[in-house]
Amino acid sequence: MDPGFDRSVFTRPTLEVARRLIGARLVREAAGHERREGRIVEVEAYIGEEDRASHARPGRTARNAVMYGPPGVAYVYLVYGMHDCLNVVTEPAGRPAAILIRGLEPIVGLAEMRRARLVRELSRRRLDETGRARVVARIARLDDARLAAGPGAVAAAFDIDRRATGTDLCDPDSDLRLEPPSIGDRSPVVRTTPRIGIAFAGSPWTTVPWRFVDVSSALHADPEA
DNA sequence: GCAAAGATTTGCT
DNA sequence: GCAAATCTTTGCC
Repeated sequence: MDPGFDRSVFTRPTLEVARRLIGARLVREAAGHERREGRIVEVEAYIGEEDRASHARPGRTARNAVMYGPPGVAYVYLVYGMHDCLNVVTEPAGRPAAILIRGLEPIVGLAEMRRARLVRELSRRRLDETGRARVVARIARLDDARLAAGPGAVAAAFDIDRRATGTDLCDPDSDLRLEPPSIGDRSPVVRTTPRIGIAFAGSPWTTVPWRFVDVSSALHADPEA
């Protein structure tokens, strides 16, 4: 049996948890699918109702309720009407906070990830034969390292959607879960930056360095990372 | 009840 | 480098 992720970690301050998640593994074992495993290389923290970039900013609602619950649980939302995004709830119950998983380095089940990306892309859009062929070609060409680059791509590659909200990511029996880094994994080189796509939030939320990146990963080999 | 905007990705200008 | 695709959630009338 796999070890599972120590739940007590998630009650720690969210910024500390975010740093510790870099290098951890996300594991997917869905019935009828090849096992998928990725190394977390990019995350963002969203902390409290005071964080104007967080989904908790309006206070407790039907959508964000799970952020107020126990830590170590999945919160998955739909953004821009099309992309699902996976978060891990943090902080003790009652205080709404979560960490958005923005990027994975694919480790196991790359063919399954590529297939999942293709299936989701084809089902999401109405395409004629030419458009369909174009999508098939694009997904086939996609670099292995980019199969789970970006929060929408993480969810697509791992077959995650809003139904996964509430999943206990610390349970070793969960078909979607977190695991600590494997023995022999390289140590991540963590750099912080401001968060992405939250210009609407205003000061100081647009500039707080709450994005955590492993700059030694292939995903972030580019200077832009 | 309706209007507006969003924790993104892709493709084309 | 910009805009489209797409639909849920929230805020206001």
